[in-house]
Amino acid sequence: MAKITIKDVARHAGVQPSTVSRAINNHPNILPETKARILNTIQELGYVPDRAAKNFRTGKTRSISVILPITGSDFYNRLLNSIDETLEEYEYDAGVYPLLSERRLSRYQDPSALPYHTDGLVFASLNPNHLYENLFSIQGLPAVVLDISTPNFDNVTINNELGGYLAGMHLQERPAETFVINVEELFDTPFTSGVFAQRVKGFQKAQQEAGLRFEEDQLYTSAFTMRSVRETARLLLQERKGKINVFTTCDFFAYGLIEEVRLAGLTLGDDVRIVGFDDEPQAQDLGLTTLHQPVEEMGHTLAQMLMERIENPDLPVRSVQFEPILKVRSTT
Amino acid sequence: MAKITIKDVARHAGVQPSTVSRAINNHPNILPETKARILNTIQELGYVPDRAAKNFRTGKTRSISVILPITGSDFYNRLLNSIDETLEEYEYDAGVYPLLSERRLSRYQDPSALPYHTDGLVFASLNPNHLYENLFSIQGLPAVVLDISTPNFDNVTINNELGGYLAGMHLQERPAETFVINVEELFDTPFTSGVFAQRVKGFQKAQQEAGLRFEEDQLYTSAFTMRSVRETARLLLQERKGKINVFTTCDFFAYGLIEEVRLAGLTLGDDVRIVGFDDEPQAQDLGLTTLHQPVEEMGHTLAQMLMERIENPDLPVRSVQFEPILKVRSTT
DNA sequence: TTGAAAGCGCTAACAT
DNA sequence: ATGTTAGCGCTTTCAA
Repeated sequence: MAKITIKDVARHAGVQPSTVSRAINNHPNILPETKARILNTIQELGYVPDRAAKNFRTGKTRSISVILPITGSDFYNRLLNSIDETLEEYEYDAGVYPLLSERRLSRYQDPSALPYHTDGLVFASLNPNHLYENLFSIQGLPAVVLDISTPNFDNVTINNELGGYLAGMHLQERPAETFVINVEELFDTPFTSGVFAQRVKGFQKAQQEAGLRFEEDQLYTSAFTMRSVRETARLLLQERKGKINVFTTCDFFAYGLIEEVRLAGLTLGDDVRIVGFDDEPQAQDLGLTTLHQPVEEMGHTLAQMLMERIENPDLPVRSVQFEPILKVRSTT
Repeated sequence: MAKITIKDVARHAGVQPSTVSRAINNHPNILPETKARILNTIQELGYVPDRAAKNFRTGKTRSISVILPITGSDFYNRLLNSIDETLEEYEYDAGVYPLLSERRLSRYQDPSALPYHTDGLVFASLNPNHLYENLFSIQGLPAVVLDISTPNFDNVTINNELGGYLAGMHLQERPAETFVINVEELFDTPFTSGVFAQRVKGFQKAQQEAGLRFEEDQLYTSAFTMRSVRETARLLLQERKGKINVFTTCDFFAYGLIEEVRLAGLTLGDDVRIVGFDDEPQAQDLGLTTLHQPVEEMGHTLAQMLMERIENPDLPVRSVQFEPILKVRSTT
């Protein structure tokens, strides 16, 4: 059986292809009864518009690509969900492109790669200026960036420095030896968003303002695996002298620390006070004091900005910053 | 500035559009020097082929869609990576479509939804026969299924029952009261792949063959959150009488159990022996005995099958099953 | 309100 | 080996 096209529908409904097109695209100038008849015929024949033809003809795909580091955190799931929600209002769809390997990254240097075959791009925690050997790949494609303040792209960020500052201020309520567990940030990779460094910077600022010291020996680093986190936490707990305060630059690090605190027979919220960052669902389960990010608002704003830029590419570059909120729970 | 098309390149290089097309598509019948000249011109002009036009003209997108439940586990990352690897040989690309919400699922009922605008589909741990109100959405689109043996689609599975059986046999080496922690499987959702039930079934078989009892009171269930896992593990440990054997139907459950074993001051591998399932990186870190899945081979096979079916849609339905391998470590 | 016709950019069959 | 030409399915002017 041959493919059913708009011509077949037209013939069966006794109209011209252009009228069928008007019927399926909610064009105003069409008689309701004509439209109804055509829609009926479409049902009968099981006609499905050829998206490739439509994309080609209109020069629009009504879809965008979300490019992100390896996926799966609660943060990215919520982000994608909220982007989806906003896109739906515009009848747009999103495809997800996790940068899981070097191979993928190098393939995406090619401007005709799949992700760029859409009307716009979201870069989540990724800096397009570092991702590409040159920006030719995404020439003229509307793009918005999450987590990184770029001068040449619309961007949505959270005030990470303020988050670190709030963590610092809060921990100062109970004076004690103070530590930070941060991620081992690799320099000069396309995956360096800089958010963690900003969190530490804000924390440092709070310490300085209070006349408290913050030296290298107070800063521990860990890789992004539970094993590494546990080792780091164990080391930190061994080297402590009395009661301590710890700021972990993400909740994930706090989980490992909490385990080690329990294993060491210490009391959470007293011997060891902890502030995390992200407010993942598990943070609430564990009673972890942490900095909440308004992920949904960020996603909505991001998607909204992209839609606006697709509609009007000449808009000036916009930058929106959200503020984290300290959620005080039982670990402090 | 107007868009640069194949015509512009042709004019600049002093050839016809069809020759340019031959140059960029590695057509055999073209003089190497002509090809070189054209490729030069393309560089100069910064010509990028219009993918929409090409898709339209050829009726192929040279891309596939991977549809999966919420992403992020090590399993899915490795799977996507291995699919990518195989696709590269065919010069195909993959877009990822996580089913993060009910909204997405219902949007994807529409045959003209974004994921179907490709040459083929991979369903990972998802049964297309349950996903769709009717299969019209994916009419005629080549599709392969991971984790579920479907009569109407090519599929790649792992012998989960054998995995459970091996776990059971292995734990029997040290006679003790025996338990299983399984996921609370929700019935009749599109997300029910049935793999967990099969693991339990295989375990049960091992028990029966050895003349050992396996009753309801030995089966614990947990939700897929660390909180729930911990609670379940605590309950199990409280109710035990002496030394015990535990089969957790995924590694994630074993992590929580291991923590609770430590907290309770019990000895792993003696008081409590554990076998997990999946062999995630953390399993190795923790010394967890577990069932290894050959994820990469599965991904390669899946992608290979899909490419073959795209090339030849009339192939009979094929089914490939892999076998899990027991990795014995220190928890048993 | 509907019809007629052109054409988006590319590839492929056929001609040379 | 290259040129010529038709046309993929759709939307969008323009005309009626």
